[in-house]
Amino acid sequence: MRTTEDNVVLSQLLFPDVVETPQSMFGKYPKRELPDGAMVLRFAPSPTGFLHIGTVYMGMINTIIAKQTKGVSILRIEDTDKNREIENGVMTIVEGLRNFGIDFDEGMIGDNQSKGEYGPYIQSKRLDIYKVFAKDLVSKGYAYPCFMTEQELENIRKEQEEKKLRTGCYGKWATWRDRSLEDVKAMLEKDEKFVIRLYSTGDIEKSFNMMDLIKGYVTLRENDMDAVLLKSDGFPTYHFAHPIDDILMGITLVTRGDEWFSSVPLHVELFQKLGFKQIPYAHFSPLMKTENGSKRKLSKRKDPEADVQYYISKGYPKEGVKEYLLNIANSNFYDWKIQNPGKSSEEFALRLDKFNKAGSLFDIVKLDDMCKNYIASLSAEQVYNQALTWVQEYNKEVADILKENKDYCIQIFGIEREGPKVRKDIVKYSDIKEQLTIFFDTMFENIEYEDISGIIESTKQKEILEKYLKVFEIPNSVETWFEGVKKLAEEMGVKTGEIAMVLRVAITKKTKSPDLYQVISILGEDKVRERLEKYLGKVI
RNA sequence: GCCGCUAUCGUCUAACGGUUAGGACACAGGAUUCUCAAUCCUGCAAUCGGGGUCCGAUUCCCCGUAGCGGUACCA
Repeated sequence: MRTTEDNVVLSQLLFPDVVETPQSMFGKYPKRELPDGAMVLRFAPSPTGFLHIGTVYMGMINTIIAKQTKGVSILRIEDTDKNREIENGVMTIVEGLRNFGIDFDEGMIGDNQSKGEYGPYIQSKRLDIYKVFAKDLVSKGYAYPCFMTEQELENIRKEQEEKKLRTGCYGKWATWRDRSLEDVKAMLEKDEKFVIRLYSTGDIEKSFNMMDLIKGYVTLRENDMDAVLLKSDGFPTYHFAHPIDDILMGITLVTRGDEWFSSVPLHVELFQKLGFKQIPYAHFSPLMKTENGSKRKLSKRKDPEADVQYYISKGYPKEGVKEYLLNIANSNFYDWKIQNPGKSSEEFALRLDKFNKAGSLFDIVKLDDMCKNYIASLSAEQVYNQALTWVQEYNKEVADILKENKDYCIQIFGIEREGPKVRKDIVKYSDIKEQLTIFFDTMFENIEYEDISGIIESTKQKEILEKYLKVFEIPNSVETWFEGVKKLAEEMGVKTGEIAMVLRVAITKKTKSPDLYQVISILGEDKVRERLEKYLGKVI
C-alpha cells in the first residue's frame, strides 16, 4: 500500500519534467464568450485513410447544430494510435469534408495547420497536456503505474475466462494498483515498460442514471476497470484524451458514435476523478446495411459504399447525398424540404431526440430518389456547372464537349425543366452523357437505331417520313408543331402516336426520349432534316 | 459468457394511454401525354412473442426472442 505522500513522490518520479498543473492548463484557455444556448461541438475522427460516409454524416450534424445555436464547431483529429496511422489521413478528412461544404469554425485545416485558440487540435501534439493531468491523478492516488506485461495480461484473461468471470484489469486482478513505492521504484530503475492506469473506485454492482440526448434516460453500471490512461509509448488512450480535450476546448455537448456508449461509465468516473463537470453526451447510432438478412455496420473493408468516394465517383451530387443523410438523421427532413423548397438544408432544425436510437439502414434507392429530386430543383445552368465539375474529373471526353458547347448544353439541360412538371431523369452526373448523346454526332454515330419495324411496317414508316419531310418545319410552339403532326396523321389515316414514334426513332434512334419538339428545336432544322433523310435511306 | 441499448409496412419513420395505426421511398394497377420520365388517383403492406397494469396499451411494467454495440497499451 502507498500513503498519500508516497503518491506525490510517485507522481514526481513518473513525470519529473511536468511543471504545469491542471489549474495552470485551464488558465491557458479562457472561457468562451457565447450567447445563451450556444453549443460548442467537436467532431473528432481518426485518420484511417479514407472518408467514411459516417464521417460526412457526423461532421455535418455537428456543424449544423453549432451554426443553428450560434455556437462553435471544431474539427479535432484523434491520432493516438500510431499503429493505425496512415499517410495523408488528416488531409483526406479535412479536404473531404470541405469538399462537401462542411466547414468548421476551429480546428484542423491542413496536415499541420489549424485555426482557433484552443489547440493543438490534433492529439499527437497534445502529449504534454495529458501528462499534466496524469501526474495530477497519480499524486492523488487516482492513477498508478502498471508494469504487467502483455503475457501477464493474457494469462489473467485466460484465467478469468475459465472461471467465467468478467475479463479485464479490475479489483484484485489489477495487481499493481496497491503495490508499494519501493516495488515501483525497483521496476523504474530496471527501466521496465509501464502504463498509467486509472485507480477505479467504482462498484460494478451499483447502477446510476444518466441522460443521453439521443437515447434518453439510461441506466448504467458503475465502472470498476482500471483502464489504461497513458500507454507505454506516452500516448493517451481515447478514454483519457476525451475528457481532457473536451473540457479544455470548452465543449458543451459530446457527440460520438454508439460504439462509445458502453464506455460511458468509465468516462463518468474519469470526469469525476479529474474534477471536471460532466459534459452531456449524445450517442449516434451507426449507418447500417443488410447482408444475408442481418444488419451490420457499414464497414470500409467489406462495403465499397462506406467510402464517400464511391458516391462521388458514381456522380452523385454532394448536396443530394447530404440531404439523404439529413433525412436519415431526422426523417421529417424530406417533408420539411418539400414545404420549404427555397431554403438551404442547413436551415433545417435538427433535433437530437428525433434521431433513430437503433441503427438505420442505408438505402441507396432512397438516395437515388433524393438526388433525382435535388437535380430537378436546379436550373439548367446549375446542372451544367455541377456536371462540368464532375465530368472534368471523371469523364474527360464529355468534359470537352461541355466546355466547347456551353450554351448548347445548357439548352439541352433545360429540356422539360421549366414549369411545374420538371423532368426527373438525372440521378447522378454520370447520367448526363446519355442525355447528350442524341445532340452530338460524335456520340450519336456510335449508337444503333432501335428497331420498330415490329410495331410499324417499314413501308408505312417510309411513307410517313416522306410525307413529313415535305411539310417539315420548326414552328415556334409545341402546340403548332403538334397540330401539324396531328393534321398529317389525319390526312394519312394513321395514329398520331405512330408518326411521333417514327420521327422519334429517326431523330434520336431511341423509342424513348425527352419532349420531341424541344429536341427538334435544339437540334435545328438542318440537323433534323439530315437525320430524317438518313433514316429514310436506312428504312428502304 | 457478461454488460448495455434497441424493437411499428420491404426500407426510413409518425402517432398527450383513446387514430380506421399516418406519411415518404420502393412495388403493383389506373388516369394523362407524341414515347419515356414527370404528375394525379388507387392498391399492397406493420405495432417481435407471452404475460401483466388499466374501462382502454404501439405507448407503462415484467419475462422471453431477435438485432446492434461493448467487453484492448483501437478509435
